[in-house]
Amino acid sequence: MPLTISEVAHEAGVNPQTLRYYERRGILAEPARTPAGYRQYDPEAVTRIVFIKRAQDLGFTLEEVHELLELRVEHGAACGAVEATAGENLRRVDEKIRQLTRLQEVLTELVESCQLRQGTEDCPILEALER
Amino acid sequence: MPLTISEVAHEAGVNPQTLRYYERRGILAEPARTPAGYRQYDPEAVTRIVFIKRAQDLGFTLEEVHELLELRVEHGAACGAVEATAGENLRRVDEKIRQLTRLQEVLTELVESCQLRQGTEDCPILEALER
DNA sequence: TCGGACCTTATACTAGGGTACAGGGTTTGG
DNA sequence: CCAAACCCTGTACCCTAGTATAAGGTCCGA
Repeated sequence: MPLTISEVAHEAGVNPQTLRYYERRGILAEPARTPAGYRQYDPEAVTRIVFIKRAQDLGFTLEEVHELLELRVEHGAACGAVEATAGENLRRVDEKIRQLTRLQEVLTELVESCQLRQGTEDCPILEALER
Repeated sequence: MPLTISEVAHEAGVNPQTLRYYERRGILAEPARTPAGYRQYDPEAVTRIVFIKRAQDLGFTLEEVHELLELRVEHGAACGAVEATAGENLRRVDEKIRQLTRLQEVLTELVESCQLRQGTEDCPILEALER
């Protein structure tokens, strides 16, 4: 059962204009159309858009999201390029996880200090992302 | 040994105009000045700016970064608010880590598929951030 | 049948986050 | 002493990522 642009936008929690914008950017494929020209989306479009928004929330640009969504292996011959891109993105994700884990530790300590009513340093968070 | 705006910018890898912008935004405190009005930064400013940039790379806005940098306990009386804010940010960090871990798993599988020269689904990454 | 709500595209505008420029003062090394 | 490089503030501009608006067509329920 195809969805209208408003239905997809509503389910994904974005503005319909945003979907047209993603289409112009090439991040969303052009969907099928009714004879009147209305877009008809697969429900998978919602999943795609949720992915886009969550990846942005994790610090990826639309360009980077586009690159991630294009990752696939169609046949063995193309593996080198896909492996390189996936590996590079894997390293970035690893690094983000490492840094967020540091921040998580410092925030956990801060919450504990609060619970024990203990003062903290002037800016306990500052060095969390230093390395 | 205080640093000039160019020295701090260079060490932190940003543009000097960015530092003035952060000062206008209140994210960086106003530094000491020479009699001629030149800014003189503590070396700690570099740490602060590195924190800002890395937090942005992790998906935090400048507003959120500002909030994080303001987290501290000065005396027991203020603990409630600090604990609430730190707790809220801790939850967001937890969620980011969870989602990035999912993405990490999918990217790892993708790299392994490449190494085994196996085809993948049309868009193996898509569901990585679905929940 | 009709009106309100939806859709279309093209264009203009907004918000967040910078970054460049103008005009003029200061510093520093040759 | 002087030129180049630095600094200052205020203002303007740029980029990314949306989002609104205009003008007009389509759909659907009353």
